[in-house]
Amino acid sequence: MIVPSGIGKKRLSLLQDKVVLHGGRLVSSFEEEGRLTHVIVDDMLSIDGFKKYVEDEARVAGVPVLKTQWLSRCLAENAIIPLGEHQMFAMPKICPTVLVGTSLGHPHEEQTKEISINKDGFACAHASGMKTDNVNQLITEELGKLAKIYKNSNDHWRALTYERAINQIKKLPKPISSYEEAKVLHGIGPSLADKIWEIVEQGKLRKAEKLSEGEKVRTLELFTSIWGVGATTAELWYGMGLRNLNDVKTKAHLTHQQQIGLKCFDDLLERMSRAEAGEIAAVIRKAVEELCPGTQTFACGSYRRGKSTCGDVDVLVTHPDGVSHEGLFQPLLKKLKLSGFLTDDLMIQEQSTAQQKYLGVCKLHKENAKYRRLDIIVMPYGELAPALMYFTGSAHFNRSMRLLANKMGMSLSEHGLRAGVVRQGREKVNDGHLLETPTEASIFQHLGLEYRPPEDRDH
DNA sequence: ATCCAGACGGG
DNA sequence: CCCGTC
DNA sequence: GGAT
Ligand SMILES: O=c1ccn([C@H]2C[C@H](O)[C@@H](COP(=O)(O)OP(=O)(O)OP(=O)(O)O)O2)c(=O)[nH]1
Ligand SMILES: [Mg+2]
Repeated sequence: MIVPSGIGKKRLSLLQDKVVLHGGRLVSSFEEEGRLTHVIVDDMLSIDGFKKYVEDEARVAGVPVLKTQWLSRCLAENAIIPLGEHQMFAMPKICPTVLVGTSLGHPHEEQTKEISINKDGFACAHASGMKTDNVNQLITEELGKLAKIYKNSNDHWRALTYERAINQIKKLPKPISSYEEAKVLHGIGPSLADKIWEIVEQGKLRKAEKLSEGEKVRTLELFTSIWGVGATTAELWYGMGLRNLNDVKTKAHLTHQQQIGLKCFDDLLERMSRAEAGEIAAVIRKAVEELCPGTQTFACGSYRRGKSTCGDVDVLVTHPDGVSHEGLFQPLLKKLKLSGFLTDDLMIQEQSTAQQKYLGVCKLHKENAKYRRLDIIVMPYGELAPALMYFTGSAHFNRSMRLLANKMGMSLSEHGLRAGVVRQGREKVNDGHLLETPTEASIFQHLGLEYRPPEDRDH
């Protein structure tokens, strides 16, 4: 008998199917007396909840009550394995107080005053897993498919959950082999554990397979891979009956960005080698140096995190004297365009605003060079550290760190770290005051985190 | 029930 | 303002 | 979807 309380609907039916498949017999009511051999319950089911379900304890007298983990393992090994530690409660006994908990040793160095925030739930508090040893690649790939599908259809919170779960799984040193192992992880609930379980058992996700075949999903995927087209526009176009790039070119109203996106469509789908990213950054550095000696440039993004391929090149420009960065942008862009290096603009700073950002497309002067995305930001020297933090990422690392800052009554952006921020819900009521952040390390310090080099911020 | 990062440019 | 992007 |  499987007690359904706390076991997801889907997981329950999967377990039931499996039991039958393996020659087991499901008992669904207490009427079939004397034929009950094992009772399966969710790990978190309390003794009271259990008693309530069976109504009369005598009905299950002497029958072992086991965690779902026991059933999972029996099914995996195709044998009745020893009950041992899988026993939930031998019927006349009492319920163990806590079965799973976050009782791992907390090497906590919290400030003794104020409410301490447990940073274990924040990705920015942990090194990202090694790029080489993702032992759960199958799981992360399958979940990634669904994450992308949800993102493309504007269900971005669901997509966020999937991405967080994937990052969590990537850090694991050992393969996940059961529902229970997955469910314990922060950010993985019944639904995701369910899916992970299916991947482990079946080697794939039927839901992802089914959805990926659909015309809508495939079309949204195509449209959103155009630079400047997001889920909303893709859905709009799909609703208008557009189905391929030719439809889009001839029937849709295209922004300037989307026109460039289409022009460079194939090239921009690719990532470039780390070496090429270095060459592109060097072109900017040389031009900047010629225009204004002493100006500093940093290649950030995935390049600074040490990745072997880069989706684009992210260059941060600043000047140690604190003022020479002003007015540098226009001449720089002019120079790079004149040389034929910059081929198209995607976004240019409306001058006289704080942020100085350029997004565009460039091409090296080589045979068979491809169009590459290029991002340049010019920042005042006083904002160098927070700007480096921001532009180095990863995006998930930034979001995690900013969330932590938020929870601590602070606010982190590329411009600085502020304390004493007061919020009403999401709305800021008081901006608080700027903290001194001379280095990246100082930002970690303010947030009570151990410093992490760029390579370990790859979440 | 509410939050999930915070900022910028294009249109 | 909404959308898309970093 | 998940955590609080
Ligand atoms: O939503 C985002 C996207 C980016 N960034 C920051 C972190 C990121 O590292 C940097 C550069 O963005 P990019 O999109 O280039 O990411 P990347 O980390 O460089 O990866 P890729 O190799 O795909 O370019 O800007 C954010 O803070 N939030
Ligand atoms: Mg990048």
